[in-house]
Amino acid sequence: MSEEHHKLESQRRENRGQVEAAGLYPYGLREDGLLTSRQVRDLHSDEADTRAAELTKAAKEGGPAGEDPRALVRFAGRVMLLRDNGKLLWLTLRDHEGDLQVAVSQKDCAPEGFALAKCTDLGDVVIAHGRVMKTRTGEITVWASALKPAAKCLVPPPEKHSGLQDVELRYRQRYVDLWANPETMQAARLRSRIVSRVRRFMEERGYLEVETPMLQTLAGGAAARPFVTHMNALDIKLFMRIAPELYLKRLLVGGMPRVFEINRNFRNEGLDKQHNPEFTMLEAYHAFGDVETVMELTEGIVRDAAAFVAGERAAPAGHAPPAEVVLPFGDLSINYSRPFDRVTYGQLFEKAWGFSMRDAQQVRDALLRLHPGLAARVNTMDHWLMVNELFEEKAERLVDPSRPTFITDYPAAISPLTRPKRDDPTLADRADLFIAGMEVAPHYTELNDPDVQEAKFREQLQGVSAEKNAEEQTFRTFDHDFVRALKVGMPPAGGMGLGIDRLVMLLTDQRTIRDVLLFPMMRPEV
RNA sequence: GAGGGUGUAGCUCAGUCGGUAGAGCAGCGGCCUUUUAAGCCGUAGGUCCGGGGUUCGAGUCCCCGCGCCCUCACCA
Repeated sequence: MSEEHHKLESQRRENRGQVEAAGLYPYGLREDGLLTSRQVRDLHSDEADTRAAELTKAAKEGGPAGEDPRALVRFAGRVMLLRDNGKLLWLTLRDHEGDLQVAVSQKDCAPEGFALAKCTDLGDVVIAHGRVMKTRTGEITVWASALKPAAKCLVPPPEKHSGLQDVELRYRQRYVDLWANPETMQAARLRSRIVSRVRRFMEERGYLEVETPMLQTLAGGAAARPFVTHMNALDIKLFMRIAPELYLKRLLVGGMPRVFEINRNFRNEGLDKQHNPEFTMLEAYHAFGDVETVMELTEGIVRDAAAFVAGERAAPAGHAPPAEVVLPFGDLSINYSRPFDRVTYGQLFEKAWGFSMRDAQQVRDALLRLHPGLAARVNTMDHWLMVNELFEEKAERLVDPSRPTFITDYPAAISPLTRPKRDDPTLADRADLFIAGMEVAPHYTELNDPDVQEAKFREQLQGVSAEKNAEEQTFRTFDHDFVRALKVGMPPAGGMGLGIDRLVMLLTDQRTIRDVLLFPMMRPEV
């Protein structure tokens, strides 16, 4: 079974044989009562060290042997550094919280433990039992009375000073990156705690967390290309969901007043710094609310999460928390304490182009100047499509990236699934939150008139068949059950979707989505 | 999709004008009971991403391909 191994691996296999030869099982056994490196550090006491020294001295002079006052601990970690002085070995072990030194001396450690230390390789996981003390040079150290194997590392570890630098290897072998580069572990833990914090924020405001299908017979709720799969038992085509929206709304129909889901969506599209094919979204619906209700919700979530991260950073205890929460993102300093800016789509448009988005003639002329090639089509093109073209060209960029900003009052024509404003049906009750140029969260007053919804579905289908894309036709389907649900009656509601990955990027100053995902999508290895 | 960068030992990286493939760390053999990237002595380690070309000679120059990173575009 064993083929040829790399030389360095073979040597490690031989060392594993030596562990067995010492009568130990290289892959370890259950160990209760383990402390983390931080807990061990906290248990150290200078006073205990002093008393221990006095006891030793007294014992030498023939006095009674007292109980060692220093804490006795069990600690497990991966061997990061190993200094072999012959009869005394120094091991630097690392766990998820940090590094801790362990000393294994021939005199004080059980013989199997000393033998183990002698054949340990960098990267092995070991368990140390011992007293917490401080060395002459002031380093908190576990002076081992026993050392046990927990796992053999057969693979040569990364270079000990620089860690694992190769970006591709870091993503592909996250299991190495996590222990070789402590920042990676920190980032992963911070993400987890941010998500947990967001969850608690929602729950405290009466939102019920639910889980809705990820395998769907129709991939609705957003305009995106889905992943297609097949279910054997029923012999049907299934789609990975692109959004949970239509299911969450069904729950409002059923009478749930406030619901949210934090989970994965799948979109069969390109990869870049802001897009991974599977990504995590918080989607929330608030019955008897509207777009304003959920804008306030998002602002609260983002501010709370930012304050949490800022608090984590201002680690030194005793310092008063800063009056304002300001977090860096690249060159930007983003202030999350101030009320988020608001600007209407129309205002931004006018600021960018110098005329109203309702001025059909000027819109057409400007678009022609921008894209002369469109001359033939410009007379038949929808006015609002042209407006949006111009908007994306110049207006979006006018938003100050360092100020979280809601863009409100989008044209209804480009927001097909949103309820038009009561006082101006050409505008939609929709607002998008932008931070640092990233679209972080859209907000809507949800459509709940079944007849309008049905018409929109139909319109969308026609829009697709009008284009030549036959493939799209196969997954843009009319969701009859959703219309049926609306016929039963869905209360008016506000809904929003917050990109969790992007939120974490912003709060943790990571420029690429891959650095906030533990296992980003990668091309398969050859 | 276009442009730029990059690929050398297990890891991190040098490699000049085209002239025998290098360092540090890790490894291996020794010595060492207070080290801190431990130290000292000795030693081994290469498909220079792949293929083709130019040349007496290619890690280096040229062409094709592949992976990864960055920028832009597209898609949403």
